[in-house]
Amino acid sequence: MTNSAASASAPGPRRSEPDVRRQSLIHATTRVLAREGAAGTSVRMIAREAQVSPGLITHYFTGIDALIAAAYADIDATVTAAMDGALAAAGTDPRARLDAFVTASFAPPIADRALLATWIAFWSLVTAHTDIARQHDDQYAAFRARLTDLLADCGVAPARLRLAAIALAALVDGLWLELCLSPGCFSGEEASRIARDQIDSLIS
Amino acid sequence: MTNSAASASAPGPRRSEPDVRRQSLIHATTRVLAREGAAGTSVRMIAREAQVSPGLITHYFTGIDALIAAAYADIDATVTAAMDGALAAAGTDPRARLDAFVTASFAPPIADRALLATWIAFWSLVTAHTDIARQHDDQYAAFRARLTDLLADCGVAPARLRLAAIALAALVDGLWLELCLSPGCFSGEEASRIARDQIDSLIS
DNA sequence: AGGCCTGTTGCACGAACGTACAATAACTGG
DNA sequence: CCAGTTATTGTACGTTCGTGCAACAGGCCT
Repeated sequence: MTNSAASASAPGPRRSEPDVRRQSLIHATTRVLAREGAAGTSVRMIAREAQVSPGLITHYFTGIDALIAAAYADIDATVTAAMDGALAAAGTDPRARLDAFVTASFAPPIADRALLATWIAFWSLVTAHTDIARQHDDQYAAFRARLTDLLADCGVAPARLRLAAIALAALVDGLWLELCLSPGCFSGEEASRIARDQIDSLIS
Repeated sequence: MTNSAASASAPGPRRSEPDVRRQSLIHATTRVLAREGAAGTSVRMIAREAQVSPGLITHYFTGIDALIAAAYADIDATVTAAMDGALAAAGTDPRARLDAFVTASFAPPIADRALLATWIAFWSLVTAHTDIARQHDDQYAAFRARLTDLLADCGVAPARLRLAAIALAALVDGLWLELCLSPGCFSGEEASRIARDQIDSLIS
């Protein structure tokens, strides 16, 4: 990390590498979304959070919708990276890999309120913008494709593979959603157990 | 229905029963949310959709957040009513009632884009408003309680009942969400089949 | 050291926002 | 038929929105 925003106490404007600044704007967006919700998220709010001028956002993104889409893509990359890490740590046993997948889904950094807020803000754009809708379709298809591979390795019959992946994706998504939305209802461990039970019945 | 909005061609303002007008404002809200998305939904837009003056919304609701919350409660009532109808038509066999429940979840009027848009708009308020968060908790608890009863009638052991209800609720929610967001990915019939398969493994 | 490049600021602009409020018009009861 | 009630309108206000743009300033190269 080249420059730390908090460590610099200089009053004047600080120049950053374009990629670094761009990333800091994306992270500021997810923070504002988590704190204020989608309704309270604006260019000015994000700029204040990132401690930059509002005009800078226009300089990096064509509009606030593009910024939210970038934040969504960034979070998707974070989730994917966390998944890869969990799978790598799980070794080579197919069933262990599948268990690691669902366990990681209900633990930090994936089960996180800030992620959910960004997700919801993105969903709220799907209805109006067709390009956003396609981005969602693509990313969700990638999510299901990953599940399909894991299930195939566990010996699920090809004929049942498609619906099995849809089922597991829906269960994980539904559990993840409620876990973030109503944290007091059930725990991440309980969610993992539910998902593992369903996997048992899917691969039998 | 006392007065039909479409049949009257009179240019002047038309007075309505308060309850009727209130309901028409709520329905206009869901229509705008479905068409424009949460970002494009404003007091003026809703008023134009309902063919009334913007000031009237303030007269019936304390603010636009209250209106969205009312729209969410209204949709929840619609869903509950559709569920009751499906359950009544299913007869008394416990398993048939459970099947009717999931089948109804993935067919009109429940599997509907307008419902999803309202749902998402409501979710986007959960983060910022604690009273909205409690309304969500209450309504989702009622949803799970209904599932708990249906599962108990099917002979699910009391010890497993709580997690079974959470699991089925999450699966139905996840399937319903993706069915509305990406209609081309899988069909309502496939979603029903997935849910029935999971019920099979839950009650065994 | 000085000049170019560009990241960055700060503001200005028009539009749209949510809400308040007095005036108006449509029903109701006498 | 008239007065009272209230649903409804229309508008005005202050705020905030997203964006465009000219000026400023920090970093690199020669």
